[in-house]
Amino acid sequence: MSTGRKRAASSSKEDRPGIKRAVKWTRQFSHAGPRFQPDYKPISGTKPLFRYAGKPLLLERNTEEVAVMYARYLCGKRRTRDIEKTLQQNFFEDWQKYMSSKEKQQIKKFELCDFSGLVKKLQEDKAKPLTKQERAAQKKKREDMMNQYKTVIVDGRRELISNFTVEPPGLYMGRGKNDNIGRVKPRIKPKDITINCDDRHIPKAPGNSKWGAIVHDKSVMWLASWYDPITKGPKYIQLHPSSKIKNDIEEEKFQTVRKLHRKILEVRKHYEKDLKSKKNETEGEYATRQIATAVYLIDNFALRVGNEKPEGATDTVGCCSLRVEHLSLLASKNIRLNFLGKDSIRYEKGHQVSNAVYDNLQDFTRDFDGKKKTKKQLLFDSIKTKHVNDYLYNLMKGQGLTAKVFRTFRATQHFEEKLEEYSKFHELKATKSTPEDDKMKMIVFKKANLAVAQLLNHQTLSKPTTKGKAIKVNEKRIKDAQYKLNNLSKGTDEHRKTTAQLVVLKHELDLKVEQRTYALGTSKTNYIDPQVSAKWCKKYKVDITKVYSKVQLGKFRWALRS
DNA sequence: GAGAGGGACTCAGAAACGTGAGT
DNA sequence: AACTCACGTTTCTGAGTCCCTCT
Repeated sequence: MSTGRKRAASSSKEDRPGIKRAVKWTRQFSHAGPRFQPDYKPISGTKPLFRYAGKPLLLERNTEEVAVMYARYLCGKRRTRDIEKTLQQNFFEDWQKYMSSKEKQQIKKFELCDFSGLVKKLQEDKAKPLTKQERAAQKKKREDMMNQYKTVIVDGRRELISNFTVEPPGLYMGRGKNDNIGRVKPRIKPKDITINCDDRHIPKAPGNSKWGAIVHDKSVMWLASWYDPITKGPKYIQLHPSSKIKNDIEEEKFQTVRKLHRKILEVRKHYEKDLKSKKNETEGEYATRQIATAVYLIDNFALRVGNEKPEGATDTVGCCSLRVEHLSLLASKNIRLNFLGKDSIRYEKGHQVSNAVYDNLQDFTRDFDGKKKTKKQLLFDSIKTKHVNDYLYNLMKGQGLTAKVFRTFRATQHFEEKLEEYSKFHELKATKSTPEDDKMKMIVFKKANLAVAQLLNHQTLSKPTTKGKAIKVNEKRIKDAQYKLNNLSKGTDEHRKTTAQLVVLKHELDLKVEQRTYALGTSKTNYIDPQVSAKWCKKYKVDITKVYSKVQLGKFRWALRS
């Protein structure tokens, strides 16, 4: 279905410098192509697991495959009832497309379908423990398969691929309240794939199949792509973050941040000037005032720019798509923002703003003609995100300043400040340390990381109960240490050691409690300049491998080679 | 030259996975 | 010594940003 899909011809036009638009590879781009999902293995046998209107019904292979997708959903975490209604409708509509004409005649109503037999079977299979040998064999098979697919040679350099397997068929779930929930994602086959490689190394399609298309596009870094009919967009097989190209781009990202850092006072002076309204303001000047106000919010509160979204998409917003209903104007130049952001994560925070910004926001609850807007109308009704980025482009010509750079800039700056503050507060030693000192250093790093996650509003909605348990364990340890301390005489080494342990335990507990609703990973992987971490690690004699995982070390190779 | 549409990339939380400490 | 369980890491794929082309 994606075969012959229109692709924009690559252009060598380079009016804006940077690696992003440059050629990504020149001579060699050779790889094995994507790995495909194994064929579906029916689970029913001769005895039907599915029932319709109370009667057992043996489903045909394709029909059962899709029924199992729904059964799998039933095995896991369920969505709320209002969303589940859409899920069931979409699923049933798509499921019918997979049924034989006979089945279509028989299975007419979702309400009469009974998936419990399939659910039970799935749960039983999952509970079956594997023997040691079976597990080892499985691992070996997996490793062999990975070795076959996991690398690509880019101009003579062997690089890792991040996702070399096409997505398995299944139900589209999405996040938040979305219209596509429960739709069936089809099985991706070789004929759906566009391969991108050099013209001397074309991977062989599996079996007798043929690729949908083969291109040799040097201006992109994807290895294969296919069309996703649900999101109506392309999906890609991409290079690993540890690859040279991705490393270069990552380095460039933080170079741009540093450029902004050097120019930030100038940039702020510029947009602060544009915040002021003029007498007999023209529509153009009014739009500029909206742009400046949006940039103020992006700079000060690290908001996303908030592009327009297609009709029917999940109702989430960013700065430019804020509506009147998302803003409360409070006393003493305080405002409150309350909206669903990316991934339907709620942003609900109060901020103090400058006089000019407060007045502008108040102004923007009315349109240019002074007519009061409804709750559902856009706050920044005269501008688009493109205008914000054009404005920023002109502030730092040719240096790659866009709205998202502010988020990275603010995150890194916040991290650096908090790291410094906590290091001083906890009197970290730059010398060889005791185990307690080492633990304290990790706490300081994590606390600074947490502060960034809070700034960027990286929340976790799922709070595993285990976290509550861990907190209880920690509390008990504190109690034990306290008890031990009470029975020790002051001035002894043991007393000193236990005191230090107690301090660490208390800080660990604080961190655990605060960390419960925040995910630290995204800010560490995407927003904090690794050079800042590296510098701190060096100063306090902390092994960098203690703060970054293997994948992160690969991604940040550009910053960590000393 | 503006706006629609779409393409390619980064960023996102949840789920799956692997590991290592405690028993 | 084996087992269990909580935790950190990796994988997965959805959801953004921003750019380019076309009209």
